[in-house]
Formats: sequence, structure tokens, C-alpha cells
Amino acid sequence: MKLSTKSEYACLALIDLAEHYAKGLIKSEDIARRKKLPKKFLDQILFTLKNSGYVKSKRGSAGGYRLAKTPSQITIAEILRLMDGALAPVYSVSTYFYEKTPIEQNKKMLKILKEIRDYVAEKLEKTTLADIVS
Amino acid sequence: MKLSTKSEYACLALIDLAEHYAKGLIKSEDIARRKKLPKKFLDQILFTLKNSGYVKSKRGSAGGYRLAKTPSQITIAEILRLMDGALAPVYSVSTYFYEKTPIEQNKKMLKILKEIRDYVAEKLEKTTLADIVS
DNA sequence: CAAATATTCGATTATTTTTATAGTCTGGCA
DNA sequence: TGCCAGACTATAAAAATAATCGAATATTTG
Repeated sequence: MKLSTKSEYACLALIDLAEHYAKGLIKSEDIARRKKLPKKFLDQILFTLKNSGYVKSKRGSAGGYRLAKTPSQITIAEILRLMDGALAPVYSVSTYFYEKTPIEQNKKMLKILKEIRDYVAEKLEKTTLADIVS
Repeated sequence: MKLSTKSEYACLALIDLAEHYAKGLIKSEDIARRKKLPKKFLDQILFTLKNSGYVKSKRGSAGGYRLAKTPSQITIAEILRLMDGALAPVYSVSTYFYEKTPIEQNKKMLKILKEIRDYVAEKLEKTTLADIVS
């Protein structure tokens, strides 16, 4: 579970939207400036977040983005799974992205990796945007 | 901390050497066959392991590889760090591979990631080859 | 010594993933 | 109508990952 730049950006963007949750629509340009993210790349990420129902948007000169749910309804786990796939250290211990991998040959090693995946999944599933807004 | 194929192969190779620890020199071909690894890629991995002092080798028709230490002296953590780098989910919470990353902007998120890195590091640092031989 | 065998080690290639940019289109507001 | 901001697709640059090749060298055995 190494976070890609993309998932770091996605988290920061959602955090920004959570921080300005009361203000209505936020322009991607403002998010990019505040969080120091490349604007066009951010647009692409927001597009993905929109398609998956985490944010809503409005076009036009008074347009922008806002969260589609309250900050406490969005967990970090779902965002990372959307952007990076499995939280697990190997696919063979992933609950949602299971796939065979060579290490499956060793049951004891697999058990340890599974414990790691469970710790990470549980921790990130109970952490919501509301918990990390600054 | 998503394991690369390479680090899975490295673990399996070392496990194989640990399983045959008493038998002296083991040919890479035998490891490749037993653990179903691509021979040439495995050779490259064994070469890295040798340069870092985890295995010793001997050439020639009666050559092969053996562990340079006892199975209980080799931790999974060091092997993964050698092959993949940081165990941490982001470099900005890595102890041995620290580097700035965007998520550092949010202290609460960073704290959670740090807890994950600590759990993973502690767990893998106390797991040795001796613990996982089958 | 010669043949066979196994590691050495750099080079190279292939593939995938990651990161990012470009550009056109479309809807909304003044 | 004309600008503004998101919508969406395409594509490309860069980096990481995965794997292969092949000649060189060392060692054992016949």
C-alpha cells in the first residue's frame, strides 16, 4: 500500500473541499493554489471523484466543486481504493482486489501480510474526512 | 508498501534457502523450479542479495547459494527494504527513506500514515526467515 | 588438461504504471 | 453574445518494474 501521487492529491483535494464545506462551490483552481497541486491533473482527479459520486460539480463562471456527502461520510479507505486499488501489501491478501501472487506459496508469510492488510484497512475505513480536516 | 514481484521472489528464494539450510549449497535452478520463479530474474535477485550480504555463493559445477546468516538473523523488513525501499505508505513518514510529499500538508493524515508505517515496520522487523519456513 | 556446469554482471529490452499536458466541447451566467 | 469553468478524451513523457541475453569467469569432475 504505497500511495501514488494521485491518491495524495485526491486526499488533499477532498480535504480542501471539506475545509470549505460550508462555502458552497469551490473552483478547482482555488484548490490547486491552496494545496499546491497541478491544476490539470487535479481536474482529472476531480473528474474521477465525480464519476464515483464523491463530489458534485457545476459548470459556468459561478461553477466549481463540492462534496457529494458530508465529510464524515467519506472514508480515506474508499478514496485510496478508488485511486490506487488494493490497500493490501499484495493482491493475494486483498479482500476487494484478490488475485493470485507467488507469495501465496508460503502460508505463514501470507498470514503476516493478511494481518497488515487488516490493520491498514480497519484504520483507514474508520478515518473520515471529518477526522482529518485541519 | 505494495510488494513488487521482485521482493516476493526474493522472500521465496530466501525461504527456500532457509528450508534447505542444512544441505549446504543450493543451485538457483533448484530454487527456481521449486518456487516457480523465472531463473534469470532469480539470478539477478540472488546477485543483489549476495552483494548485500544475505547469501553467499560458490561457482562451478558443485556451486550454488546458501544463507550468509542463520534464518533467525534475517528479518523480512530488511529484505523488503533492500528490494522495494521504504515500508511506509508515503516517503514522508519513512524513517530510512524520508522525502517530502504533498500529504505532509495535513498533519492529522500524516499521523495516521505514521501509525501505519510503525505497525508494519515493527511487525516485519520482528519476523525472521526462521518464523516463516514451512 | 578438457568438458561441463554454475555463478557473475552489465547491457538491453519490454511492459506497465505513473504523472502530466493539450485541446476541444459544453453548459451557465452576466 | 461572450466569457468562464468544468467535461471529457486523447496522448505523451517519464519512471518503475519485470524479464531476458550473453559473454566471462570460476570450479569440479573425468
